[in-house]
Amino acid sequence: MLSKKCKYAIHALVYLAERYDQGPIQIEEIAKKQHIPHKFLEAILLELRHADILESKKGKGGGYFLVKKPTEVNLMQVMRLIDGPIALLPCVSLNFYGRCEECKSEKICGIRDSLALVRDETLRVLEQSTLAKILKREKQLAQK
Amino acid sequence: MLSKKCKYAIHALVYLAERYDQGPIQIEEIAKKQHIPHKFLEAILLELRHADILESKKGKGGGYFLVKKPTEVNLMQVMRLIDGPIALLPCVSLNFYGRCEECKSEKICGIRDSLALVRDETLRVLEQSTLAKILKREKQLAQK
DNA sequence: ATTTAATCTATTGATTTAGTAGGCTTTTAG
DNA sequence: CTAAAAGCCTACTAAATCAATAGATTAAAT
Repeated sequence: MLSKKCKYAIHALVYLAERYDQGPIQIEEIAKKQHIPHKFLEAILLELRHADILESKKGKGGGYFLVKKPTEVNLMQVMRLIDGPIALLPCVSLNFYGRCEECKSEKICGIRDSLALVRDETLRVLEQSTLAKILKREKQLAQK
Repeated sequence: MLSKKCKYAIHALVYLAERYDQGPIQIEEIAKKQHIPHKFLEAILLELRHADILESKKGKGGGYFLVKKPTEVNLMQVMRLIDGPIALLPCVSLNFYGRCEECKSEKICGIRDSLALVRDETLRVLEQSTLAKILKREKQLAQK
Protein backbone atom coordinates (compact mmCIF):
# COMPACT_ATOMS: atom_id res chain seq x y z
CA MET A 1 0.00 0.00 0.00
CA LEU A 2 1.05 3.57 -0.58
CA SER A 3 2.18 5.48 2.49
CA LYS A 4 0.20 8.51 3.59
CA LYS A 5 3.21 10.58 2.68
CA CYS A 6 2.98 9.38 -0.89
CA LYS A 7 -0.74 10.04 -1.12
CA TYR A 8 -0.16 13.52 0.25
CA ALA A 9 2.56 14.07 -2.33
CA ILE A 10 0.30 13.04 -5.18
CA HIS A 11 -2.59 15.21 -3.99
CA ALA A 12 -0.30 18.19 -3.58
CA LEU A 13 1.13 17.69 -7.04
CA VAL A 14 -2.30 17.42 -8.65
CA TYR A 15 -3.26 20.60 -6.82
CA LEU A 16 -0.20 22.37 -8.21
CA ALA A 17 -0.79 20.91 -11.66
CA GLU A 18 -4.24 22.47 -11.67
CA ARG A 19 -2.54 25.84 -11.02
CA TYR A 20 0.35 25.32 -13.39
CA ASP A 21 1.85 28.61 -14.63
CA GLN A 22 -0.07 30.63 -12.06
CA GLY A 23 2.93 31.50 -9.90
CA PRO A 24 3.94 30.14 -6.48
CA ILE A 25 1.34 28.52 -4.22
CA GLN A 26 1.97 28.61 -0.48
CA ILE A 27 2.34 25.45 1.56
CA GLU A 28 -0.40 26.64 3.87
CA GLU A 29 -2.94 26.86 1.06
CA ILE A 30 -2.21 23.33 -0.16
CA ALA A 31 -2.21 21.99 3.40
CA LYS A 32 -5.63 23.46 4.15
CA LYS A 33 -7.29 22.52 0.89
CA GLN A 34 -5.92 18.99 0.82
CA HIS A 35 -6.12 18.35 4.57
CA ILE A 36 -2.44 17.66 5.02
CA PRO A 37 -0.51 18.59 8.21
CA HIS A 38 1.45 21.73 7.36
CA LYS A 39 4.84 20.63 8.65
CA PHE A 40 4.58 17.20 7.09
CA LEU A 41 3.67 18.71 3.75
CA GLU A 42 6.64 21.05 4.06
CA ALA A 43 8.98 18.06 4.22
CA ILE A 44 7.26 16.39 1.28
CA LEU A 45 7.41 19.43 -0.97
CA LEU A 46 11.06 19.87 -0.12
CA GLU A 47 11.73 16.33 -1.25
CA LEU A 48 9.90 16.97 -4.50
CA ARG A 49 11.96 20.09 -4.99
CA HIS A 50 15.20 18.20 -4.43
CA ALA A 51 14.03 15.77 -7.09
CA ASP A 52 13.58 18.70 -9.50
CA ILE A 53 9.87 18.21 -9.82
CA LEU A 54 9.01 21.40 -7.95
CA GLU A 55 10.67 24.73 -7.46
CA SER A 56 10.14 27.23 -4.71
CA LYS A 57 10.35 30.89 -3.99
CA LYS A 58 11.04 32.25 -0.53
CA GLY A 59 9.69 35.32 1.21
CA LYS A 60 6.42 37.14 0.72
CA GLY A 61 4.53 35.99 -2.36
CA GLY A 62 6.62 32.86 -2.31
CA GLY A 63 5.54 29.24 -2.44
CA TYR A 64 5.88 26.15 -4.59
CA PHE A 65 5.23 25.52 -8.26
CA LEU A 66 5.77 22.78 -10.81
CA VAL A 67 8.98 23.05 -12.75
CA LYS A 68 8.00 20.17 -15.03
CA LYS A 69 4.90 20.13 -17.18
CA PRO A 70 1.93 18.16 -15.80
CA THR A 71 2.35 15.80 -18.76
CA GLU A 72 5.92 15.09 -17.67
CA VAL A 73 5.29 14.02 -14.09
CA ASN A 74 3.83 10.58 -13.48
CA LEU A 75 2.99 8.30 -10.58
CA MET A 76 5.96 6.05 -11.22
CA GLN A 77 8.37 8.89 -10.48
CA VAL A 78 6.50 10.10 -7.42
CA MET A 79 6.02 6.68 -5.89
CA ARG A 80 9.64 5.72 -6.43
CA LEU A 81 10.79 8.96 -4.88
CA ILE A 82 8.57 8.86 -1.81
CA ASP A 83 7.99 5.17 -1.14
CA GLY A 84 10.96 3.57 -2.87
CA PRO A 85 10.81 0.38 -4.91
CA ILE A 86 7.79 -0.50 -7.03
CA ALA A 87 8.78 -4.15 -7.34
CA LEU A 88 7.64 -6.65 -4.74
CA LEU A 89 11.08 -8.18 -4.27
CA PRO A 90 14.46 -6.44 -4.06
CA CYS A 91 15.90 -8.91 -6.56
CA VAL A 92 13.49 -7.79 -9.31
CA SER A 93 13.70 -4.09 -8.59
CA LEU A 94 15.13 -1.96 -11.39
CA ASN A 95 15.98 1.09 -9.30
CA PHE A 96 16.53 -0.44 -5.87
CA TYR A 97 18.08 -3.77 -6.68
CA GLY A 98 19.25 -5.97 -3.83
CA ARG A 99 19.71 -9.67 -3.26
CA CYS A 100 17.06 -11.66 -1.44
CA GLU A 101 19.12 -13.01 1.46
CA GLU A 102 16.86 -15.98 2.00
CA CYS A 103 17.25 -17.19 -1.59
CA LYS A 104 20.09 -19.61 -2.13
CA SER A 105 20.43 -18.73 -5.76
CA GLU A 106 18.72 -16.07 -7.79
CA LYS A 107 19.01 -18.14 -10.93
CA ILE A 108 16.97 -21.00 -9.55
CA CYS A 109 14.25 -18.91 -7.92
CA GLY A 110 10.90 -19.67 -9.52
CA ILE A 111 9.15 -16.70 -7.96
CA ARG A 112 11.14 -13.95 -9.59
CA ASP A 113 9.62 -14.34 -13.05
CA SER A 114 6.10 -13.73 -11.82
CA LEU A 115 7.08 -10.74 -9.76
CA ALA A 116 9.13 -9.27 -12.57
CA LEU A 117 6.00 -9.48 -14.69
CA VAL A 118 3.98 -7.77 -11.98
CA ARG A 119 6.62 -5.07 -11.86
CA ASP A 120 6.51 -4.51 -15.62
CA GLU A 121 2.73 -4.26 -15.73
CA THR A 122 2.68 -1.95 -12.74
CA LEU A 123 5.33 0.33 -14.17
CA ARG A 124 3.53 0.50 -17.49
CA VAL A 125 0.33 1.74 -15.85
CA LEU A 126 2.04 4.10 -13.40
CA GLU A 127 4.20 5.65 -16.08
CA GLN A 128 1.11 6.41 -18.14
CA SER A 129 -0.51 8.10 -15.17
CA THR A 130 0.65 11.68 -15.52
CA LEU A 131 -0.57 14.59 -13.45
CA ALA A 132 -2.22 15.95 -16.59
CA LYS A 133 -4.25 12.77 -17.06
CA ILE A 134 -5.23 12.57 -13.41
CA LEU A 135 -6.35 16.17 -13.46
CA LYS A 136 -8.34 15.67 -16.64
CA ARG A 137 -10.07 12.67 -15.13
CA GLU A 138 -10.93 14.56 -11.97
CA LYS A 139 -12.53 17.33 -13.97
CA GLN A 140 -14.56 14.83 -15.96
CA LEU A 141 -15.70 13.07 -12.80
CA ALA A 142 -16.61 16.37 -11.13
CA GLN A 143 -18.91 17.37 -13.98
CA LYS A 144 -21.17 14.35 -13.68
CA MET B 1 7.55 -4.99 -1.03
CA LEU B 2 6.72 -8.43 0.28
CA SER B 3 7.42 -8.98 3.96
CA LYS B 4 9.98 -11.58 4.95
CA LYS B 5 7.14 -13.54 6.45
CA CYS B 6 5.45 -13.74 3.08
CA LYS B 7 8.63 -14.80 1.30
CA TYR B 8 9.14 -17.48 3.93
CA ALA B 9 5.57 -18.65 3.41
CA ILE B 10 6.04 -18.94 -0.35
CA HIS B 11 9.32 -20.81 -0.05
CA ALA B 12 7.84 -23.20 2.49
CA LEU B 13 4.85 -23.84 0.26
CA VAL B 14 7.00 -24.51 -2.79
CA TYR B 15 9.04 -26.89 -0.67
CA LEU B 16 5.89 -28.72 0.37
CA ALA B 17 4.57 -28.68 -3.19
CA GLU B 18 7.69 -30.47 -4.31
CA ARG B 19 6.88 -33.16 -1.77
CA TYR B 20 3.15 -33.27 -2.41
CA ASP B 21 1.60 -36.63 -1.49
CA GLN B 22 4.73 -37.74 0.33
CA GLY B 23 3.25 -37.46 3.81
CA PRO B 24 3.92 -34.90 6.54
CA ILE B 25 7.12 -32.85 6.50
CA GLN B 26 8.41 -31.51 9.79
CA ILE B 27 8.79 -27.81 10.48
CA GLU B 28 12.40 -28.37 11.39
CA GLU B 29 13.23 -29.84 7.98
CA ILE B 30 11.66 -26.92 6.11
CA ALA B 31 13.28 -24.42 8.45
CA LYS B 32 16.76 -25.83 7.88
CA LYS B 33 16.50 -26.31 4.15
CA GLN B 34 14.93 -22.92 3.50
CA HIS B 35 16.90 -20.98 6.14
CA ILE B 36 13.86 -19.82 8.06
CA PRO B 37 13.86 -19.36 11.86
CA HIS B 38 12.07 -22.39 13.28
CA LYS B 39 9.67 -20.56 15.56
CA PHE B 40 8.80 -17.97 12.99
CA LEU B 41 8.08 -20.65 10.42
CA GLU B 42 5.92 -22.39 12.98
CA ALA B 43 3.65 -19.37 13.19
CA ILE B 44 3.53 -19.04 9.42
CA LEU B 45 2.58 -22.65 8.80
CA LEU B 46 -0.10 -22.38 11.43
CA GLU B 47 -1.60 -19.45 9.59
CA LEU B 48 -1.54 -21.40 6.34
CA ARG B 49 -3.26 -24.26 8.06
CA HIS B 50 -5.98 -21.99 9.43
CA ALA B 51 -6.51 -20.82 5.88
CA ASP B 52 -7.02 -24.43 4.81
CA ILE B 53 -4.01 -24.47 2.54
CA LEU B 54 -2.04 -26.83 4.75
CA GLU B 55 -2.91 -29.58 7.16
CA SER B 56 -0.83 -30.94 9.99
CA LYS B 57 -0.31 -34.05 11.97
CA LYS B 58 0.97 -34.06 15.53
CA GLY B 59 3.31 -36.42 17.31
CA LYS B 60 6.01 -38.68 15.92
CA GLY B 61 6.04 -38.82 12.16
CA GLY B 62 3.96 -35.67 12.15
CA GLY B 63 4.44 -32.45 10.25
CA TYR B 64 2.77 -30.32 7.61
CA PHE B 65 1.49 -31.11 4.15
CA LEU B 66 -0.50 -29.43 1.39
CA VAL B 67 -4.21 -30.08 1.54
CA LYS B 68 -4.77 -28.34 -1.79
CA LYS B 69 -3.14 -29.37 -5.04
CA PRO B 70 -0.10 -27.36 -6.11
CA THR B 71 -2.16 -26.18 -9.10
CA GLU B 72 -4.77 -24.77 -6.74
CA VAL B 73 -2.57 -22.57 -4.59
CA ASN B 74 -1.34 -19.29 -6.07
CA LEU B 75 0.60 -16.22 -5.01
CA MET B 76 -2.52 -14.08 -4.87
CA GLN B 77 -3.94 -16.21 -2.07
CA VAL B 78 -0.71 -16.41 -0.13
CA MET B 79 0.13 -12.72 -0.38
CA ARG B 80 -3.39 -11.68 0.62
CA LEU B 81 -3.27 -14.01 3.59
CA ILE B 82 0.13 -13.03 4.90
CA ASP B 83 0.60 -9.42 3.83
CA GLY B 84 -2.99 -8.26 3.33
CA PRO B 85 -4.17 -6.05 0.50
CA ILE B 86 -2.68 -6.31 -2.98
CA ALA B 87 -4.06 -2.94 -4.06
CA LEU B 88 -2.04 0.21 -3.46
CA LEU B 89 -4.94 2.15 -1.95
CA PRO B 90 -7.58 0.91 0.51
CA CYS B 91 -10.31 2.45 -1.65
CA VAL B 92 -9.46 0.19 -4.60
CA SER B 93 -8.93 -2.97 -2.61
CA LEU B 94 -11.32 -5.81 -3.37
CA ASN B 95 -10.73 -7.80 -0.19
CA PHE B 96 -9.69 -5.10 2.26
CA TYR B 97 -11.75 -2.14 1.18
CA GLY B 98 -11.56 1.04 3.24
CA ARG B 99 -12.08 4.74 2.57
CA CYS B 100 -9.06 6.98 2.00
CA GLU B 101 -9.55 9.48 4.82
CA GLU B 102 -7.65 12.20 3.06
CA CYS B 103 -9.88 12.07 -0.01
CA LYS B 104 -12.83 14.41 0.10
CA SER B 105 -14.82 12.33 -2.31
CA GLU B 106 -14.07 8.97 -3.80
CA LYS B 107 -16.06 9.78 -6.91
CA ILE B 108 -13.91 12.74 -7.83
CA CYS B 109 -10.55 11.08 -7.13
CA GLY B 110 -8.50 10.88 -10.32
CA ILE B 111 -5.92 8.52 -8.89
CA ARG B 112 -8.18 5.56 -8.22
CA ASP B 113 -8.60 4.53 -11.84
CA SER B 114 -4.89 4.07 -12.37
CA LEU B 115 -4.44 2.13 -9.18
CA ALA B 116 -7.45 -0.05 -9.88
CA LEU B 117 -5.79 -0.91 -13.17
CA VAL B 118 -2.54 -1.74 -11.39
CA ARG B 119 -4.49 -3.93 -9.03
CA ASP B 120 -6.19 -5.81 -11.88
CA GLU B 121 -2.96 -6.46 -13.73
CA THR B 122 -1.22 -7.53 -10.55
CA LEU B 123 -3.99 -9.90 -9.56
CA ARG B 124 -4.06 -11.41 -13.02
CA VAL B 125 -0.37 -12.31 -12.85
CA LEU B 126 -0.39 -13.44 -9.22
CA GLU B 127 -3.44 -15.64 -9.71
CA GLN B 128 -1.70 -17.38 -12.60
CA SER B 129 1.34 -18.04 -10.44
CA THR B 130 0.52 -21.37 -8.85
CA LEU B 131 2.88 -23.44 -6.77
CA ALA B 132 2.89 -25.99 -9.57
CA LYS B 133 4.10 -23.42 -12.09
CA ILE B 134 6.72 -22.01 -9.76
CA LEU B 135 8.02 -25.48 -9.05
CA LYS B 136 8.12 -26.38 -12.73
CA ARG B 137 10.06 -23.21 -13.46
CA GLU B 138 12.57 -23.91 -10.71
CA LYS B 139 13.22 -27.35 -12.05
CA GLN B 140 13.76 -25.96 -15.54
CA LEU B 141 16.13 -23.31 -14.25
CA ALA B 142 18.06 -25.84 -12.19
CA GLN B 143 18.77 -28.02 -15.22
CA LYS B 144 20.56 -25.31 -17.17
C1' DA C 1 4.67 -43.53 30.11
C1' DT C 2 7.78 -41.35 27.21
C1' DT C 3 9.06 -39.05 23.31
C1' DT C 4 8.02 -36.41 19.38
C1' DA C 5 6.11 -32.68 17.15
C1' DA C 6 2.57 -29.28 16.46
C1' DT C 7 -0.39 -25.47 19.17
C1' DC C 8 -1.08 -21.34 21.39
C1' DT C 9 -0.31 -17.04 24.11
C1' DA C 10 2.60 -13.50 25.37
C1' DT C 11 6.50 -10.71 25.01
C1' DT C 12 10.45 -8.26 22.94
C1' DG C 13 13.62 -5.43 20.06
C1' DA C 14 14.23 -3.11 15.72
C1' DT C 15 12.55 -0.51 12.13
C1' DT C 16 9.38 2.38 9.76
C1' DT C 17 5.69 5.68 9.61
C1' DA C 18 3.62 9.91 10.63
C1' DG C 19 4.18 13.72 12.52
C1' DT C 20 6.11 17.92 15.68
C1' DA C 21 9.31 21.56 17.39
C1' DG C 22 12.09 25.17 16.71
C1' DG C 23 15.53 27.91 14.97
C1' DC C 24 17.70 29.64 10.34
C1' DT C 25 17.69 31.83 5.77
C1' DT C 26 15.91 34.41 1.98
C1' DT C 27 12.79 37.71 -0.09
C1' DT C 28 9.63 41.53 -0.26
C1' DA C 29 7.39 45.76 1.37
C1' DG C 30 7.51 49.80 3.76
C1' DC D 1 17.27 49.00 7.16
C1' DT D 2 14.10 46.44 9.41
C1' DA D 3 9.99 43.75 10.00
C1' DA D 4 7.13 40.29 8.24
C1' DA D 5 6.40 36.42 5.25
C1' DA D 6 7.56 32.16 3.66
C1' DG D 7 10.42 28.33 2.74
C1' DC D 8 14.83 25.48 4.71
C1' DC D 9 16.81 22.33 7.70
C1' DT D 10 17.94 19.40 11.78
C1' DA D 11 16.45 16.88 15.43
C1' DC D 12 13.17 14.57 18.03
C1' DT D 13 9.07 11.57 19.38
C1' DA D 14 4.95 8.53 19.59
C1' DA D 15 2.69 4.83 17.49
C1' DA D 16 2.49 1.04 14.55
C1' DT D 17 4.37 -2.80 12.19
C1' DC D 18 7.84 -6.36 11.43
C1' DA D 19 10.71 -10.14 12.75
C1' DA D 20 11.41 -12.99 15.91
C1' DT D 21 11.63 -15.57 20.68
C1' DA D 22 10.06 -17.93 24.98
C1' DG D 23 7.67 -21.17 27.23
C1' DA D 24 3.98 -23.86 28.57
C1' DT D 25 0.22 -27.04 26.42
C1' DT D 26 -1.82 -30.65 23.63
C1' DA D 27 -2.00 -34.65 20.67
C1' DA D 28 -0.14 -38.79 18.55
C1' DA D 29 2.98 -42.76 18.16
C1' DT D 30 5.75 -46.40 20.30
